[in-house]
Amino acid sequence: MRLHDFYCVSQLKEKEYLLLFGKNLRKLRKSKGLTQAELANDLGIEISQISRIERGIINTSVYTIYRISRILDIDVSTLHDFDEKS
Amino acid sequence: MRLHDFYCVSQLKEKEYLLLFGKNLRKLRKSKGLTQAELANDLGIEISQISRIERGIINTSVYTIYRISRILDIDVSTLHDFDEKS
DNA sequence: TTAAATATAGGCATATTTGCCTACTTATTA
DNA sequence: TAATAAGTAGGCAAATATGCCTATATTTAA
Repeated sequence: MRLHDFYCVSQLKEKEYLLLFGKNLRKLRKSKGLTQAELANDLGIEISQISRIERGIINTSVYTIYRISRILDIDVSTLHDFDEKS
Repeated sequence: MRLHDFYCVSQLKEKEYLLLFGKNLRKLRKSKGLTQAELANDLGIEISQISRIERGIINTSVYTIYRISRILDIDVSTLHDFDEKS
């Protein structure tokens, strides 16, 4: 816990953000008709990682996000574009 | 080195991508008239991290990217939106 | 309902990021 | 030029992500 943790700079806290991000990824992945295993295989990463990202457990990297967007054939912004209230 | 590293799924390799990403961040940060120290301070992260991100040394996280976009008052997609050829 | 497919949970070792620090280099400007 | 600001470099420890694995739960389809 550091000083910075006591106030909020951005609108969403890390946990909230990751949960929404993961939920959105799941929605997008399914809309493309892919299973976690298929996405993981195409990316060359572990299926357990996809699961963890979708459940908001981990804060994955910008390059992984980029690759996911390529596999799903969507713009990177689409992955970040979710309603912050839902 | 894993099997997957031998072929290319996305158009840009990690190193290339991170270099372009960092370069773009630097351009955007400067266009807002912020120094690395100011951005780091607003984010509550280390200035050395900003330096490493801008130089393409590290592959930072999705939540950090989100927070940066909030501080710079730009859309997350703007951070990812750079010409892949330059 | 049963079987198969899909997703979750978590352990453990390794790799990477991050915080914190000091020193050095490269602009900028007085 | 000299002084100050801005950015780079890297060491070290701690935190976190990832790969790899097995087991369990949940969902889907027969």
